[in-house]
Amino acid sequence: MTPPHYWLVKSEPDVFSFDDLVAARKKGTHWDGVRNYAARNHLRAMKAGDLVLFYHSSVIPSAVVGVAEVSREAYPDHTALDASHPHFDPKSKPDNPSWYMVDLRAVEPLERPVTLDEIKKTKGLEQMALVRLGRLSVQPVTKSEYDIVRKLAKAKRPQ
DNA sequence: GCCAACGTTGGC
DNA sequence: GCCAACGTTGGC
Repeated sequence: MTPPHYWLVKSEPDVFSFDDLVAARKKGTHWDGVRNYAARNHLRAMKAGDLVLFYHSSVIPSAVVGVAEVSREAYPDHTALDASHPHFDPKSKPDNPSWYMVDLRAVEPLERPVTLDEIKKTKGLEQMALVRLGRLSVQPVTKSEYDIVRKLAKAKRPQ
């Protein structure tokens, strides 16, 4: 594996927005609650220092709004082990956890949000998991896709 | 709020 | 191990 790798995570800004991550700047946050195996596998593949596109879902317009970095690599998601927690999963055991989380820290907001609509229309981004596998909440992003999104954010809004 | 896509569960 | 039913995500 040749660092850094690039990723994208989704969050509903009503629940946890990029601004919330910025507000927690020093400390960052536990990216907990992921309960999907494909997403879990991506979490476990993250390395400290990997860059993460932060995407706001379920808002209009949904868009990539910022960049975060992995500040701590995957470790067991304790909310899955806590029976009183809404994310509790009885199948996850302390000695063999099913679910993992990483810590994320804000790096910088994008110059402007890059919307899903724009991503769909941009050459080179057609293969993004965001477009092809709509529901995946943690996804790998290629360097070229990452670079294109950063470039879009620096360019003027289309039309 | 609707509904398509798709992951998960459970009956067989 | 198949597949129908069900639940959830997330765009619109």
